[in-house]
Amino acid sequence: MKNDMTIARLGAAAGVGVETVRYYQRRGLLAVPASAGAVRRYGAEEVRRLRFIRRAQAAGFTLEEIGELLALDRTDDRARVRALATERLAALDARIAELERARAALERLRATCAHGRKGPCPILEAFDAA
Amino acid sequence: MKNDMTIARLGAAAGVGVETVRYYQRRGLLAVPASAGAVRRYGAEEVRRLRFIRRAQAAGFTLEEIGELLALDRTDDRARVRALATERLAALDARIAELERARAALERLRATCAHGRKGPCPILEAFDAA
DNA sequence: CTACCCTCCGTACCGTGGTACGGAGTCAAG
DNA sequence: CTTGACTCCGTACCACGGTACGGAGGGTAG
Repeated sequence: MKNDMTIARLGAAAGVGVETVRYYQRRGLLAVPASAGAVRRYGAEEVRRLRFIRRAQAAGFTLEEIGELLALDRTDDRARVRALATERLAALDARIAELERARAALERLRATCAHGRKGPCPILEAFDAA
Repeated sequence: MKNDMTIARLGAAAGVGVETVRYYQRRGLLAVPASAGAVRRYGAEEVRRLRFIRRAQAAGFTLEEIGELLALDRTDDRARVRALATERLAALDARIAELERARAALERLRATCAHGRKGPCPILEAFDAA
């Protein structure tokens, strides 16, 4: 495998900055490769891990949970993986439902304030049923 | 109107603690009523505002944006309200879509790890298409 | 071979949204 | 009229997820 990227290229490949990569290394989410020379080099494996971290974050996992997921990836503990996934699915469903309610409130607000260009529109009321 | 609640009751009515109410007052989101005596009293209007703050937060507005919404509630600037609502709707839709993608990834993960109780299941792969 | 940008590393700081602490004052029940 | 819970207010601190700074050394294009 060709480990040929510098830290800046690694970050760019996953859409994050150098400082963020280093932060993840400090958090133990990303290994710090042995330096061949004084500058460390990274390869495709690190890009995958870094992308995974960002996607898992989007799914609502905290960095600590992501650390656990990355550790589990090398173990046999399927039950634990299922538990984490199930828990996060429930949280995700609750959050999606909440956002849908908020969305409805915003649509109400927009509809109420749609007509004319003058006069107050009841912002607080738009959320009353949320 | 009977302004008869203490700050703790006000908070309880909206599901937040005393310290949070005071924090919102400091941020200018909630007025600090003139004290009749040395203990300030709150009424239904404050409960409405407080509930609104929490719902708007759930919709993804920051406290600063919520401050603006509360200020707009007393003005005629419908265009600004529409702009804020539209912007937030777009952000909300994007976020909901993102959570749906994450949801699919989690379902894949759960399905992949569903069978048996031994052997690693590919956590990183489950998110590859996210 | 010399600019010039990049890396390395530690440490400090940031924004957001709270939460905790502590001492003095207040108020209502018993 | 005391006791115990609650209020007021300032200030300090917290978690989370980064972001910035700065100096010494590395790597590379011209």
